[in-house]
This record gives sequence, C-alpha cells and structure tokens, in this order.
Amino acid sequence: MPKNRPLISKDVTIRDVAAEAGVSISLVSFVLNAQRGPNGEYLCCASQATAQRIVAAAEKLGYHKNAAASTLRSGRSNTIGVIVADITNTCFGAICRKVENLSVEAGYLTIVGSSDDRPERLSLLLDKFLHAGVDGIIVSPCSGAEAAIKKVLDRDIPIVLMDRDLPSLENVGRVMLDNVKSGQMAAGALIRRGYRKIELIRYESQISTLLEREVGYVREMKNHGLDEYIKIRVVARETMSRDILSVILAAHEEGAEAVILPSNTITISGVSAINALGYKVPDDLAVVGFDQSDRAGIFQSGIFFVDQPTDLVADYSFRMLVGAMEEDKEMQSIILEPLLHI
Amino acid sequence: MPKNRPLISKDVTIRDVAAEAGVSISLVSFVLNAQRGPNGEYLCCASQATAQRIVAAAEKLGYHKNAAASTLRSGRSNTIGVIVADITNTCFGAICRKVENLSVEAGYLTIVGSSDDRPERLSLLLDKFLHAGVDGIIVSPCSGAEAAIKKVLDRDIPIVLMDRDLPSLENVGRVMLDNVKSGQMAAGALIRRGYRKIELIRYESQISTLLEREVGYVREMKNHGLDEYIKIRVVARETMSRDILSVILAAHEEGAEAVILPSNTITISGVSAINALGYKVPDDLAVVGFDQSDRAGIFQSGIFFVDQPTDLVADYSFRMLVGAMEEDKEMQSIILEPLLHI
DNA sequence: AAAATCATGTAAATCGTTTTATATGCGATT
DNA sequence: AATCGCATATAAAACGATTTACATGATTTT
Repeated sequence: MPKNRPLISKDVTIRDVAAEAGVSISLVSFVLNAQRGPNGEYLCCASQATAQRIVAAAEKLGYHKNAAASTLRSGRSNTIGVIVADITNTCFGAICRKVENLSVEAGYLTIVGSSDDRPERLSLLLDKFLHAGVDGIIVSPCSGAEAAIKKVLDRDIPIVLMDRDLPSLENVGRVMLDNVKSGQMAAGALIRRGYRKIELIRYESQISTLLEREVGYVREMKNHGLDEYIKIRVVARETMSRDILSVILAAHEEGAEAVILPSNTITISGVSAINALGYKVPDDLAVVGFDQSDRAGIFQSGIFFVDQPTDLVADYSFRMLVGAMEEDKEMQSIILEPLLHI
Repeated sequence: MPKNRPLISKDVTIRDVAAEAGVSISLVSFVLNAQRGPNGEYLCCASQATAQRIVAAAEKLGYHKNAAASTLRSGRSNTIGVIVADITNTCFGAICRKVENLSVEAGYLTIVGSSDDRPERLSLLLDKFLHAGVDGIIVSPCSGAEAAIKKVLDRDIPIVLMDRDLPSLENVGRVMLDNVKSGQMAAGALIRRGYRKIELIRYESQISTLLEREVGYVREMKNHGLDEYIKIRVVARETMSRDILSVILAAHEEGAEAVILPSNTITISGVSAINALGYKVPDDLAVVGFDQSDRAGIFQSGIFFVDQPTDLVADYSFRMLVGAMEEDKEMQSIILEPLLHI
C-alpha cells in the first residue's frame, strides 16, 4: 500500500470533544451515554443547553466512541455471540440474519460462529467469544458441550439455548421447537391422506431435535394403530449423501409408501436421491421434508414440509437474552409450534 | 437469575500471572506475545527458563488476555470484518464459513454482516465494524457504497473487495470472478448442444456481477453468429419471485429453447417457476443456473450450472487481507475462473 | 583493568473511556 | 445569617494490557 497519502489525523477522542465544547471529559461521557427523556431531553446532570452543545461538538468533529476503551472500563462490550451448527444451513442462516437485524436495532454487535456440531469447536468458539468480551450468548448446542457452556455460565454471562436442549444445564434460557409435535404432524399429514407404510429416515446422531421428531413419528403411528408399519432407517452421518440413495431405494423396494426426512440436510439429500432414482412424488413415494419450505418451489411439487418459525425463534431468543443482560430478568423456557406447509 | 451462586472470582490478569511467576508484568507481556523459534523457544528478552515459568503460571491460573485492554493499548484487535449481501445466500454463506475457519486458524475473530445490497445498511455496518476496531475488512459491495468504503480506507484500514467490483476505488484488494467468461460458458454450453434461441433472464440491478455475465452471454452469442436470437428479459427485483413465472411462460411461448439464470436467487426463482409450469428440462426448456451445483440434486436433473469457486474466493481474500494487515503487503487484483458443472 | 557489549529484566507512561467522589454556586429553608 | 439541598460540573482513579526507555550484572573486548 503506497504510503504517500496525507498523514491521517488521529482519531478524535472524548478529550477533543470536551475541548471543543468547553467542558470536562466526564461531562461529555455522561451526556453521550445519557438516556433520552420523552421529549428528547438528556437525562443526566448536564443542563439541556450544555448537553446540546456537547452533542453538536461530537457531531462536528465526527467523534466515535472507542469501543476498546469503553469495554475495558465498563466491562460491557455491547456484543452478543451466536453459535449455530452451520451458518450454511439455511435455517440457521435465517435465524442469524434475524438476530443480526434485531441487534443492530438495539445497538448491539453480533458475532457468529459455526460449531459443525463438534464439542471441541464449540468450546473454542466460546473461548473466542469470552475473550472478545461478549455480554451474552445464543447457542444451538451439540451434545458434549455441557462443560464448556457451564464454564461460561460460571463467568456470569447469560446464555440462551436455541433449537436444541441440553437438559442438564441450569440458569439458561431456552427457546425450543416442539419437535415431538412436528414429528406427529409429519406422520399425521401422511396418515390423513391414506398412507400407511410410512418410514422415517435419519442419520446417526444424539441431537435432541432429531430424536424427538422420531418420538413424535412413533407416537402418531401408534395413535393410529399403525405399530406394525413403524420403521426407522438410520444412515451414517458422514456418508449420508452417498448412502441415502440405496436406503431410499431399499425403502421403496420394500414397499414404503411414504418417507419422513426429519431435518434440513436429510431433506436435501433425500430429495436429491429421489430425483436421481426418478421417483414421482407422491405417486411413487410420498415425502415430508423439514425446514425447507422457503425453497419448496425448487423441489418437486407434492412434497410436504414441516417448518421452524425461524423469525420467532430468533425473536424470542434475542429478547430473552437482552432481558437477562440489561434488566437481569429471569430466564424462561419457551416452546414454539412447528408449521405444516402443504 | 438467582444470585445465590458463589461469588465469582475476578478475572485473572497479567498482574496475577506476574506475581505467580515472580516477575514483572512487562516480562509476562513480552513472553506471552513472543514469537516462537523453530524449536519452540520464546524469541524475546526473557531466558527460556523464565519464559516457561511464566507460561506455566498463566496456564495454571487460567489466564486469558483481556481483549479490550490489548486492543486499546496496541491499536490492533485481531478481528476482521466480512460484509456480504446476504448471509442466507448459500454462496455467501459458504464464503463466510471458509473465512471464519481460516480466521480461527490464524488467531483472528471474524464478524459478519449482511448489507441487503443497500448502501445505507452497508455504511452502517462499516461504522459498526470501525467502532468495533476491526483490523481489516472483506466486503462484497453494492453500488453506491464507494463513499462509505473510502471513509474506511482513509482510516488506513485495509479492504479487500470480493465478488463485486467498485472500479473507482483505489488501494483496495480485489478478488473477482471472471463473470464475462461465466456468461460465455453458460451460453457456450447451450450452443454446443445445439440450442439457438437462448435467452437471459435477470432482475433489475447495477451489480457488476450480473451485468458482466450478461456481457458474456451477448458476446458468446455474437461469436456464434446468433445475434438475432439475443434476448434479455429483466424483471423488477422486488417482485421477482412473483413475476418470473409469467416471464418464463412468455419466453417459452415465444419460442425460447433455453434460458440462462445468471445468479443464485434468479436460479431458485426461475427453477421454481419452471417446476410450477410443469416444463421438463431440457426437453421443454434447457436451463443454465448459477451458483447452486452443491444442491444440484434437488433440482430437476438436466440443469447445467456455472459455479463460483467459493473456497478459493475466501482463501485468496483472506490471505490478501492478512498480508496487508500483518506485513503491509501490496494489494493485488485476482480474477478467478468459474466452474461449469454439467 | 577499564570499557564495551550482551543477556535479562523492570518502571512507568500510555491507550480512551467510565465512574466515584467531590466541588461550586445558588435558591430555599430555618 | 447560617444551613441545607439542588443543579451543574469537574478531578482523578480506575480498567488491563503494551511499549519505551532504562537498569543490572555478567561477559567479552581492548
């Protein structure tokens, strides 16, 4: 980078603003951090005239608070951290976007990380976040992350668990989906349309989301006396995109009339396989996918979807976290209803 | 949150480590920031024995550097900012993930923001990032953002433009796609297979990416003497998902044999419309989509894709930025080749 | 033997805020 | 007239690291 640019002026500090306005730096700090009254008054020890003079000076000089100094002294960074399994996953992407928007509105900065559902990586991210001084964290955890999360809680940093639960943790907020119900809805929608031989295909995992959806499927099948048709096929997580083809082929050959694909990623792999096999949905095989209805159009039509209300998840998580951070509010557990999309 | 937990121990500081190791705080700082030699020696004024004692003390006490203090004093935050149009867009999502991974390896923290291709929002994000003290920024800009970006450059913060160019800016790095070429590849692939009446459908926008791909399409058509078949249909950006159905219907009715959908979002909308209309690809209408081949399977088979090498984009952008930040290296302009996926 | 060099280490200033404790002047109260 | 309280404002001490300039004793050079 050529260094022949004009020497950059040093950053303008609170000191410069104080000089410009003819007051002490303390007063500048007070005014610039003051709450505003209903008519825009500055609620602090300065007179309104002085306050306005200070604000004008700051404006004129282009003052921006130095975040590092502010954080160092106050212990608050106005930053919240969000950890999801994978930001590339559209569901999580949408949630992060929404949280980011809410944060900006509320004057916070958001930092996001993907754990890949690996506890070590999640722990590393938490360390990074602590180190960065986040004031609160929203995390969609993976099993095995309990200890790392407890370490953060011990530092008195509020945490909201989102989408996935770790029941052993105390003093956390929870914003969950009723996954049992979404499993039931998936099965129910198929049963209502006359399907009987309904299978569920999932990958090997301890993630509560997946297991609960399976429970819901089983329950709904039993409720309708279809115990004998309950069948769950499990593929290895790592080789899912390869193996699922033969799994779906087998299901079809063995007489399955419908399959439930109980997550985002399984839905993508599964539908790809169904396309590759040339099956028509729902004539050859009925399908209920999860968390993809925003893109429903690009799939074959005829697929049903069960969706998360991502906006609500983001909304509740953010508000609960900020409530705990700013007003020391009690954490709660919220369970949201899934949406069925035909 | 019940406050009956044991009083949390205050954070351990460099001072505690110094006391534990029986040295001055300066020496602790020197050792903890020291470069490591080829055999793991600490390259600083401390003796190896002392250095190891200090490191052991830090380890024992669970010391973590206070980022705010470090940033305040040193002026470096070890944070880089990434701004894309929309993190929900899988292409950008993948790039952000990759940058995040590289950052973690290199000891940086990444913060990400979505501009929605609105200059005001981009400007706001840049402000946020400056305020957070980022050491460098990777940005996929939108038109109208020149002034905001120049303001950052004036603060001597290195910037790499990614994916989209703003030619008026100086002293920035550039990692671009050869979009003209990808337009040519799209058209070329169709022409080679005997299609003649090839149209391009895009939304109204000044984004260079889209315009260059259009140029490539036009050029390739002309190269093959197909001038008379060149036809570009433009839909309004806001109503794209609604309008595209009638646009594709019209194209088909008017005899188009193939369509090029020159971006991620257009591809999704366009293919949805094609599905909704019940067209078979490529018999009713051949299609070249962009930036979606990782999900190619869920589309109808038979669609071609032109893809960005997202990993490479992330890689080059990150390395160029860090080079400028750490070693004051000259910025460069890199143009990467698109990938055709049949 | 004196001077110069080197290896190892430290003291103290500094970064830009926030915040506590205190100061000042003025009107109201006794 | 002395006292109190109030509104307004300030001085100065943090916060925890980095970094400059210097100190100390041992070793080498002249």
